[in-house]
Amino acid sequence: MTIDEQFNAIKRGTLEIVPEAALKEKLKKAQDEGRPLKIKLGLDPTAPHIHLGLAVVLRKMRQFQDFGHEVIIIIGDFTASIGDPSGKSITRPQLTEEEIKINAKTYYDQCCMILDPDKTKVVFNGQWLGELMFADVIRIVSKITVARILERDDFATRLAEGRPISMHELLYPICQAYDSVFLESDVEVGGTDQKFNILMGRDLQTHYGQAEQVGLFMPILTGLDGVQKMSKSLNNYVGITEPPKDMFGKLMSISDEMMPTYFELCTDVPMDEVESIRKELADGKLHPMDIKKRLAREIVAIYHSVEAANEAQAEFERVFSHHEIPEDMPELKLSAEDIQDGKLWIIKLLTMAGMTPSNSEARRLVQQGGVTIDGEKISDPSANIEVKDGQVIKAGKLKFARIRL
RNA sequence: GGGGGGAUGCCCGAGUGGUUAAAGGGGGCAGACUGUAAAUCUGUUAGCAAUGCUUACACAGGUUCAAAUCCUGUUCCCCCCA
Repeated sequence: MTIDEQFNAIKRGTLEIVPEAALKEKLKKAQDEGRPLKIKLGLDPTAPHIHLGLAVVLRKMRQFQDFGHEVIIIIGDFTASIGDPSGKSITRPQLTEEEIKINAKTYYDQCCMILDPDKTKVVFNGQWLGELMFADVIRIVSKITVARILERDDFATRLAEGRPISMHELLYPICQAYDSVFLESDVEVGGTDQKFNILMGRDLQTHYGQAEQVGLFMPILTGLDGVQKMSKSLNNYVGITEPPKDMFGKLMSISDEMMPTYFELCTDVPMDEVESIRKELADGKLHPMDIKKRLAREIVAIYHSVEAANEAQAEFERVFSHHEIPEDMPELKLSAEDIQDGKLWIIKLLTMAGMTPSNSEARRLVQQGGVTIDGEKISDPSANIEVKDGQVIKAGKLKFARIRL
């Protein structure tokens, strides 16, 4: 592959490369000198389940690896004790050392589903940030002005709205920037929410006489709700370790408008094909549902297999298109003492099956007509159900359970 | 160091002694409609075998027949002056 071809492949899906010319030069220089570029990614070890949003960034890193470069993942164990204020309006809770270790391990395992483990180095920024003396910190911090830090939108907004900003939060971007200095990174990849931090790395590297890293910004993937960014806490995510069936189902629930974006950022479908899909969707030549199934299959195949993707689709069609019951579902084992005269209160049944978190919730669900047993609607919250082995309870659209005696 | 303002349910936010499990909005959930879409409409959104009971308006006490609402102390936050 020529440098231009590499560059264009890398450019796919990116929102911005700062600056583009520098990336091309670095790629060329690396090739000429036979020296891999250091591609840096900082991970905040708070949420140990990687979802498609983060996968967008990781997949970009993987591309660099395929071109022979080295990925360095920084587990921000030190910075996690600060809590990155990026896009957050509140200060994050602090993690214990133990939690960070466990999360980092989980992160690494999951990253390897996307990255090439042989070209991936994992480091903890506590290794160097934790070693700094206060005098060192002062020296680093003195290179950055308050005005420069306050340029950051998040800080500016909070300041203007009278919400609190702690001193240690102001130090966060500088810590991240110092990571780049310490590692002498060539490229830092991140979501657009990382823009300030990554550009700060460029600033600081200059102060240390280093070549500035290139900032490569990926869009923030919108979550399943179609509004907010994909995140675990908003429960609008697809985890890369989720079973094929769940992945498929979740992906089918995205809105039509998001499909092209998902194709671009989450699959390897060539861009000209994505473009033609976009066009044909707009012209009404393609049925959105068929394309969405294709999208779901493509993504499931990346994290599982083509066969698993096909099975997931078959299951989806069985349950939702033909309204049949799923092939397998959780089972609820009932013992003799749970049952009186062969009967069990519907509310108890739902809560025991873990389908509702409380009896009150179960009561509501029944009253709203969301519960069926073997296809028969139960709408009386005081109903006693004659339980039989193999009965299927359905609560809401998605939850099924089979009774076992 | 001085002065002022604030903390309400998942989130935002109204409420300044008694029909307040707490208006309104957002989000979630369910139902209708569908393509499990999206949009829209309707209902619902503390717990409890339940025409009632228990818990709940930062935390701990107090006043009162009655407190989110009044008083005292504590914690946290914001603004202004220095």
